[in-house]
Amino acid sequence: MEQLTLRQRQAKETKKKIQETALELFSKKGFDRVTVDEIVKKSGMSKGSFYVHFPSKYDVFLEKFKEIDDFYADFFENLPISLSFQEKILRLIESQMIYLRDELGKDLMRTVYMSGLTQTENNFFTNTDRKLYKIINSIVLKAQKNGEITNELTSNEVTMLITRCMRGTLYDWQLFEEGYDLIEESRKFTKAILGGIKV
Amino acid sequence: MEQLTLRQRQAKETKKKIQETALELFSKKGFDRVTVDEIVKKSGMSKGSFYVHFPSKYDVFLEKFKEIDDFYADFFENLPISLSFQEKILRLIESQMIYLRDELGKDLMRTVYMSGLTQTENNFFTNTDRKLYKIINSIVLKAQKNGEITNELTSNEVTMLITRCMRGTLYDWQLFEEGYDLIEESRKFTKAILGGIKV
DNA sequence: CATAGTCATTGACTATAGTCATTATATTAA
DNA sequence: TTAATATAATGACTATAGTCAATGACTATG
Repeated sequence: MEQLTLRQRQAKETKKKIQETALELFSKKGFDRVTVDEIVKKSGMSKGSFYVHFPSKYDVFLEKFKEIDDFYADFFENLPISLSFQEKILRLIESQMIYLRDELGKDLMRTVYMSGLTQTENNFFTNTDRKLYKIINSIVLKAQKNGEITNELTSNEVTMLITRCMRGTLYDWQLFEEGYDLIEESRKFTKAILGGIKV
Repeated sequence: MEQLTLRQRQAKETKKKIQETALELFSKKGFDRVTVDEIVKKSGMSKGSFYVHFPSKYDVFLEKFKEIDDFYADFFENLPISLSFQEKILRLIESQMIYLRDELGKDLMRTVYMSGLTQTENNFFTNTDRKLYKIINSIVLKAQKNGEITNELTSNEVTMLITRCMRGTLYDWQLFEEGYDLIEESRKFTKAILGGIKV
């Protein structure tokens, strides 16, 4: 991230313009009702340009999903160290779900879950480096040392179960149109899982 | 299903021919590498015909998925009534996963999960009438009467948690390319959930 | 400051899922 | 048997995501 040349600044500007226009249209009409042609026309750019900056229509949306890492970082910094394992996980999951529901939205999450089924490489889930995974793993490790949860599973296995529990809850959010309370459902599911990994 | 007229028999034949050709091509080349044009050309039918018999390319595949109901019926009939709740659920999930892995295959399951995100109506998941849901619900109800599992959740809630657990496991199967042992992962996840809903 | 090279940009083009008005064929009624 | 009706089949057409060879504006070098 040195000094950018004029060209690089222009390219960055182009990308930004495309993304802003796209996100605006997505939120107004819904992802599926917006075409790439519409995006490039409205943003005054060309289709070729679109695909130089974004590998697919999904990716414009997905890029916004990356912001969630800031949320995680923020959450972890403000997490009281003294809480029990169960309390930490429940808080993490609850605030994450609220964030997903209110900040990112269902439509974006659908594309995230679609891309998980489509692009087998480079989707956000498989990248176990992502902040969420690290945070949960560190909480799990500490809880195992304290003897709060079972040692029959490795910390990675436990972390995987917890994140899988989130994915299941979020997938079902897409599945069941109405009467699905994301926060409530995630709490129920998480509690069940936590009950099963206690010592 | 009375006596079929000639026309109806012909139509049925057309549909069958299209589906057989499609399934053969899917299994040879993979769902994404087969085009509808290719299917109709090889089966000697027309594109219009394809869409008369199947609402979308997914649905050819999805129709095969319905066979799973026979598997469930079969399983339930042969389930010893004397087993514990935990044992019943573990057996159900294990044999289901083996069936999905070996009989239906990963590629078909991917389209099932895709269609769950795409078509919000009439996908197999939301139809809680499906046999799986009924079977689990009846097992849960009995276990709640016996006092084997908690009464803090309704039988519908418990059933939902258990099926969600399956969906989470199957979604992750798509997500993590290699080194993901579907049977083993489903057992771990199920055990954790079951541990959490015990009395 | 001229010139070669780089790389962002372009839009016509391709690939493919899905549509629909038309045609062909079987069924029913007379 | 013939005419009217119903429905299965057709394939040219549309919509839209994604490609790629050509263009020319910027950059680095002498």
